[in-house]
Amino acid sequence: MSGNSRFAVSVHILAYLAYRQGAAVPSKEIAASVATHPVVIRRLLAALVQAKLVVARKGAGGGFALTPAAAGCTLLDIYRAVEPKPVSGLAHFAPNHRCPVGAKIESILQSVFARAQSGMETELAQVTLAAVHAQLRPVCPGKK
Amino acid sequence: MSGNSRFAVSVHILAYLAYRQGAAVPSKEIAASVATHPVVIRRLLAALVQAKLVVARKGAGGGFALTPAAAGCTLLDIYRAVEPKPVSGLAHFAPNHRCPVGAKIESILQSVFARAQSGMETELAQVTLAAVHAQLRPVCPGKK
DNA sequence: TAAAAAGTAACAAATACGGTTACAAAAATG
DNA sequence: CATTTTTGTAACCGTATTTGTTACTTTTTA
Repeated sequence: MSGNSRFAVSVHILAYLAYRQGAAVPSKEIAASVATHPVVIRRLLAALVQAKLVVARKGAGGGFALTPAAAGCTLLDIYRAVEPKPVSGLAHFAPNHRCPVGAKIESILQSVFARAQSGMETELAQVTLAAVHAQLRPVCPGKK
Repeated sequence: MSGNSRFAVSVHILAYLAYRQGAAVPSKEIAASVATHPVVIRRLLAALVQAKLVVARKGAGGGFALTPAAAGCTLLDIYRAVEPKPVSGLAHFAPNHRCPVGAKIESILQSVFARAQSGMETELAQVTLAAVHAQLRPVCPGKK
């Protein structure tokens, strides 16, 4: 798996922002929850801003907050925002095309990987950020 | 993604053995089809032998061949044979448990990953090695 | 003007993986 | 019995990826 912690940390970030209910949250505070360096958080947030799940405000009192779009987003949206696109074809796999098997296996495997990926994405699409937030609610202040 | 080429190469290996119809195939020959080093092939075959999908015969005239069990196996069986078990929990993800979000997010993410993995495995379970072999048939000698 | 914070580049350390070499063990063959 | 072939492993190198960190610029607020 390529870096799978990108996705995990991103969900954590967005869950944290949901937990903070729209306040402008600086990367330093998020980093404390994730237990890593603020720059790591800002790197991932750059992708989430590009995907319009988060807005950033610079300067004193600034920070990050969820957009309205993020309220209804699924974990698949998050996955696609932060996970680098699977490069066309398989990594480190270049069989000998002069062998009959080597010549055909690559396209077969591509369709297999497409199926597997699609199975995974179907599951991620069924979990919303709101659902993750709801599982967090018991510890959420200001909600009864 | 951890090494996804382990799985891809393993499917290639087993497809090649199917293509060779039960003959004892040395790792050198398989390596030529995969375009890699024989030791890489033998390393993966060690896992496939352990999973009883392949038998190995040492010595001159030896090599590898599919077991009867391999005839009906699915790509999920191959995946499980060669893909290192997901280490309990997420790699490189150790949130701050003194933060209410950090304390809960890990178990939430674990169930998310379990779902995603299960979606992927469901797809892999629906593709048999025989089906891959069938897609290879047009180039397979000795079959009309 | 000063402080706070994002944005980003650059670099270090750790990790993982593929490829390679080397060698021991086993099995067939003459 | 000696030789050859081949598996089975261990060890190592180079590369790529990822995380963490430092440093600096830009923007915004007070």
